[in-house]
Amino acid sequence: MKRTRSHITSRDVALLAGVSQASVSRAFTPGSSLSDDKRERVLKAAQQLNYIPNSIASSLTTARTNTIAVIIGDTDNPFYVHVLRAFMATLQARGRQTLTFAVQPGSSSDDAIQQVLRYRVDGIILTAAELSSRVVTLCHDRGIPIVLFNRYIPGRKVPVVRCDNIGGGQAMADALLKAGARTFAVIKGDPMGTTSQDRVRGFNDRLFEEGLRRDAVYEIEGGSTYNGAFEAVLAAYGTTKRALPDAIFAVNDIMAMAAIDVLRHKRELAVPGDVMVAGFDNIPEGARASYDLTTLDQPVAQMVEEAVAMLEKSLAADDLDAFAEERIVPSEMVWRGTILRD
Amino acid sequence: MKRTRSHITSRDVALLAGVSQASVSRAFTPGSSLSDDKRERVLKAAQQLNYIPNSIASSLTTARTNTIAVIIGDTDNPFYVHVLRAFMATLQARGRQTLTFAVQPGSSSDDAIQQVLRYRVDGIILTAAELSSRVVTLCHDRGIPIVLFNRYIPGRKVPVVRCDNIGGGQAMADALLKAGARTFAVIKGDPMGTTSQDRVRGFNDRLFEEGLRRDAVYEIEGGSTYNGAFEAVLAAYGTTKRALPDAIFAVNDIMAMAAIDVLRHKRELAVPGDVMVAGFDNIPEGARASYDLTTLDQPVAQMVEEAVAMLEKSLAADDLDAFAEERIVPSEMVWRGTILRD
DNA sequence: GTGAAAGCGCTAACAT
DNA sequence: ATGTTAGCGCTTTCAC
Repeated sequence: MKRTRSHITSRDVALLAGVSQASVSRAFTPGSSLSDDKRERVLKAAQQLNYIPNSIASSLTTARTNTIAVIIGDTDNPFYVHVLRAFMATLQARGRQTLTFAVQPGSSSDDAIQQVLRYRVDGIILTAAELSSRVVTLCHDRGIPIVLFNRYIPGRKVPVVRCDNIGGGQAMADALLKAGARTFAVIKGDPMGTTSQDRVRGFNDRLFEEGLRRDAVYEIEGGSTYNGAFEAVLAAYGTTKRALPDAIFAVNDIMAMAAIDVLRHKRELAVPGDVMVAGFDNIPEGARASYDLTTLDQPVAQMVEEAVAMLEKSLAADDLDAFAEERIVPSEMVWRGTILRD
Repeated sequence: MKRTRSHITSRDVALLAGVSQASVSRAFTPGSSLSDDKRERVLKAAQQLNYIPNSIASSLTTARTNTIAVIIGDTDNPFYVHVLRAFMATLQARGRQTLTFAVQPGSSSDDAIQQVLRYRVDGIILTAAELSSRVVTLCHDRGIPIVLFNRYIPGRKVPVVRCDNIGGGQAMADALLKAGARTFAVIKGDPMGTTSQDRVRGFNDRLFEEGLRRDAVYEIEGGSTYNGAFEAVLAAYGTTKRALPDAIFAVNDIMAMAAIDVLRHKRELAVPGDVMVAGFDNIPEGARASYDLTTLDQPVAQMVEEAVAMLEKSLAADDLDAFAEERIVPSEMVWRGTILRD
């Protein structure tokens, strides 16, 4: 079948239905005034011609695309994949399109935003990716609201939904201390990411507050990925050279799972018997029987819901900066089998 | 800062650069004839004004959006999440935008396609979701190429890239037979999906060819998800009521992992000592030490690459049906630790 | 090589 | 309630 270059337009439908082109437009616009009789005739004609409104043309006049860009950095971390899925579902349920951008870890989101701006998306959601303050200004100048998810730009007022990472780190320190641990390893994630930094900070600070010596905590660079953490933990504890800590805290679940795999399968150690392990995020994968990971839950559904609500609010507003609120959601301990409990 | 309703347009740039609006357009169109002198002046003015071309307007005239819709059904299966990631990366690398659609499992993609058509995407990639033949026609009539990934519509000629699922099923039957298994369970996925059907068919047919009795294979509905398979396997083998098979073949890795978890952690059985387990897909999660799953590899990167290439070819062509080719990629055994081997 | 002018398909005043 | 009209910001002839 040859490709038909002439698409059916509202004009064709108008002609067939015997109404003006504007009436066709109205027939497809909920809430516009059009007699039921005419609306029906138009819809019938449209059906007959297989007419589908061209939202590109519509966007040109209305200056709204009904599309939200979701920019995601770390697709190697299942947590952010779950987050992406949640955003897609939530946005779709609200009748919006999702333009997805994956930015390479390490590289900044700035180029992606540039791309996104061409497409005149109505709003931007940014998760797990770097972003310069300059770009936020660029978006704001264009009236495009942007909501950060689990990221923030220190010293700038941008709408943000994030987990209480510092508080979470502290809670985990308390939990591990109570479980009897006195020596620790902490597996860090992206060195530039505020998320990892804050979790480590909360964890360490609480430990030192409780009187632990600085050398009671050994820090490992896990790179936020399973493989990165696996190699790093293997390098640190793959042999008996370095003394094992009582507990390992990984700033995300996927790295905690890597640590467990190294301990159990490379060293034949028992978790939590020989070493306790804890993560952060509460991804479904960590809940499975093979890991049964004790962790801190980030309420993804709620956070995503709030981020979208925040975006919608900005969308409706005239003054973007009025909504530069920061929503910090607490995390909650999920006790499972990788920490001893009496 | 107040939202500026008046965006910078090519007209503004033209004014500042002292050229015609058309020249601004040309300056941003590679390969168009414009003197270097003028192009430079335009670019400088554009920079100065923070001008970003409006691709909505451009799309209206060119009838191309440079956007590809990726429709994904089963986001519960990590395999398809990896596939989605691969598509996003590949498309982005080719300078295209990705409009992502997740359709609820069970519901048809038809509504999603309808949505997508409004946005005048240049092409559609469909993975792991139902699709009616009618809709394919709808797309073709509009000149929008569609490539199916690991799906096909029996009796219709649509461009498709898929794995040799029947052959894979056969190979797995051979492998398990050679490993000494004589009684089996097979965990099936989406009952309506050709992927699951074909894998089961290949597996069973080979078994029966080799003289096994029909009751040597016990079929379990796993619903394609971890949780679905976990519950189903628990129901079937959670107690000692039903005799264990020598081997379990799950039509995808995520269900195989669920089976392993039930066997090891609910029944304290050894895999592969007591029961062998095998999957299909070769997702990274299955390779980890906790599972070390023997499986069949689907070359995702290659398949995605080919699917996009196929789409690009259709995009460039006038006659869509000329490219209704079917690319069937073989899968390959990945021997790991959940099948006995001598 | 470059500008003027005519749309692309729709929405939003503005009339009636 | 409904038709007419004027754009939205670009690309693309068509002259020059």
